[in-house]
Amino acid sequence: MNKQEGNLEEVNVAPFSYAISLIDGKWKMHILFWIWKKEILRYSELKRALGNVTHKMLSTQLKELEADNLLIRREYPQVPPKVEYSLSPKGFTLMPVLEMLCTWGKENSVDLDE
Amino acid sequence: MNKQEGNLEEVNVAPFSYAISLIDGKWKMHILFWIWKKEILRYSELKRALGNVTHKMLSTQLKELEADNLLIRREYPQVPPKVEYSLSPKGFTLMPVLEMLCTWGKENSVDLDE
DNA sequence: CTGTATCCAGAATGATACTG
DNA sequence: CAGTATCATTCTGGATACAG
Repeated sequence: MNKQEGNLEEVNVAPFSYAISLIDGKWKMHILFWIWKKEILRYSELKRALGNVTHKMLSTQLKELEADNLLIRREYPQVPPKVEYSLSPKGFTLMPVLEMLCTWGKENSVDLDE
Repeated sequence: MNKQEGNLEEVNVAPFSYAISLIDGKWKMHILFWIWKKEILRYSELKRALGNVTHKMLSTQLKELEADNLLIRREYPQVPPKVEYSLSPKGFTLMPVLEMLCTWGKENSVDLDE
């Protein structure tokens, strides 16, 4: 409670930082967005949807999202292989945040110079 | 409406991408978070609050946030200089999203392995 | 105090080839 | 089809010096 704290209550950034750490990869929110919209996407469909993401980046980001339990990866044991990605329950609970961000973007990209 | 679109309606990512582009800097959300919590912060207070951000990074990110009209920079013409940062109206409208993300973080950082 | 400019190390990213 | 590995390149971020 030193001077620099002033009259302000303690601010707990940890949960906020945790949340950010899960989604701040360059493509993570985009990946989540598309899987949310399409429900289930194969690797190649996802790559096409994202457009200019590279093979390596998509693989890396998908692995991290899966490790963070935001995505579910389902692999079909067949040749050629088929892999589908969908939202995990945890990932699903994050979607309202993305939706809100999307709504905010809609409302604020129309009047960019306000 | 070609085959690869399937039965899915068109998805408009532009506003979403716009929103992401404004906040995906490494420190931007943290900066916004602190200014939101403290209402007004001087440069040096912000630097202390963020902890391990470097001088250069903070300057850069602040300039971008100001250019994107999310922050207001108020400079007092005195020596030594004094600069205060606060949320712009536009920045303020983004706070519900940050709050939601923060809430999500709280709920999901307690049961990491669920 | 609040910045900007420069230089540099390390991380992020991309192109490509290879594997199951 | 869905990935992994390797290497080259680009970009981010940090240390430091300097300026108003």
